[in-house]
Amino acid sequence: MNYDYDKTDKWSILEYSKKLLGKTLEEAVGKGVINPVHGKGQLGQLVEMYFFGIENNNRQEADFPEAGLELKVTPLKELKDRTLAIKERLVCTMIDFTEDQKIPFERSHIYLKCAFMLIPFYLHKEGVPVYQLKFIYDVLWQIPEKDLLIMKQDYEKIVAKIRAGKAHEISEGDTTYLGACRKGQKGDADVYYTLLDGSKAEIPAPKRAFSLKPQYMRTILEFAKKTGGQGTYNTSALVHGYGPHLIRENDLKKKSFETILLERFEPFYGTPYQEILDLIGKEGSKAKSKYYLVANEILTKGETLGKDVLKSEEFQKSGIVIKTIRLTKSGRPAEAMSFENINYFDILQEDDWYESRLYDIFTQRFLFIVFQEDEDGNTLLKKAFFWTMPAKDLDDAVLYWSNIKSAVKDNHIAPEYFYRESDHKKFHVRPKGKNASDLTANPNGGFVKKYCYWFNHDYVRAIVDNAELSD
DNA sequence: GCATGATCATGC
DNA sequence: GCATGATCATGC
Repeated sequence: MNYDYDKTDKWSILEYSKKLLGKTLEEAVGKGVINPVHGKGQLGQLVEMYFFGIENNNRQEADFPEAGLELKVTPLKELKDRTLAIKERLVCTMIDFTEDQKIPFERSHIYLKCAFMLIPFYLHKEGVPVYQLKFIYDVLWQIPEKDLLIMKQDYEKIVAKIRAGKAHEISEGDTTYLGACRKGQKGDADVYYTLLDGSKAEIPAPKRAFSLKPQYMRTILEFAKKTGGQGTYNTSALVHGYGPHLIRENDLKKKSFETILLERFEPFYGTPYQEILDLIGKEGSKAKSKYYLVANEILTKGETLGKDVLKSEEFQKSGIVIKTIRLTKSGRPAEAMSFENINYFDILQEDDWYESRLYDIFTQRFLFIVFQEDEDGNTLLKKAFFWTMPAKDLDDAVLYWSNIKSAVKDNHIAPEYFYRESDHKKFHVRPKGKNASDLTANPNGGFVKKYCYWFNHDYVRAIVDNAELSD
């Protein structure tokens, strides 16, 4: 094979890489070229070796060091409606708990490697050798300055936990764009690490890697789709192409992402719902989600963003989930908290908790907006805070997930087989449908009611109480 | 007061 | 027509 590109020039590498588009690796390099022994490896390594002619190495530097470009071969999956979606987070580089805490973001491996990435997207199919999977899009992505500001804050948050000897408490929900995901083989022992003062951390932590969160990857995929997969990058298009902005780049230089958003709620603390509407000059809604809608308005500073803050650039890229909590006079949540419906087909396919849908839902980053009813029947905005599920609760969530999985497998899709709220196990399962006759297909045949994931009242209360304490 | 099953307005 | 972000209605 003739490796016809200039290894010092990103644009040349991009042009060359487009030869992969619409083909499998085997088709691109010629049938029979790929050594079947190597064929068991990762597609990324095979592309490096056979398509680019680069020897594999384990150095923590970019794949094309002279061009400052990292190659990230990335899988897509096909949804039921045939659209292509991100299959998983993009794993960038392993976290070295001992060493990384000494390095500022600007000199970190993650920054030096991933500031410029060449991302060929391919369509994953179960059971097909990786070199027979087809490349669909090809993008050269430079992480925009504004995103780097947020990633720097993310990096510092992760590193701060390591420095405090709390690497075992790191969660993907801690951060906005850059995540610290679990990475390792099943059964890997937790690792010990050394703190800055030379002492050993008391509690070892599971191996983790820096990654770009699935939601962030989704926006790169959207960009790929928009440009027809004929990948190129354009920073201003990236910054302006994703809907309205919630935050100015300059503000991020002074304050954290969280602080900026939370400060928008503070002026309304203690203010009744109706008065908030008057202040921001909006009409109320009859929807059950009216408090959620008003929270959106506050977050967007009453600007005409459309109704949904989730359309803003930062929320698209971060995947932060806004949830409202309404407390009664006594301080108990008026309702338990519901999540999406259980996909009975998908959960049966899930073998690994860390790759399950529920894990993704529960490790999301939440922005909770708390309202409370007063003596006069008004509902006042009480406070807003960010939250992510602590590791110890995720340990309970595994059991919840297993229970649901086996109930579905045994064709026991009914409340008596699921966690009930009266079991007091933090989570439960309850119906969520249009009405009682709103059914969905049962993997075991026929149709069943729709059920969804819930947090118990008591669990929601504990979250709110905890947030009060940390003030 | 609480748990449980049922259901609603909205946006796309 | 369906997913989303929820609240309503009922019985103990």
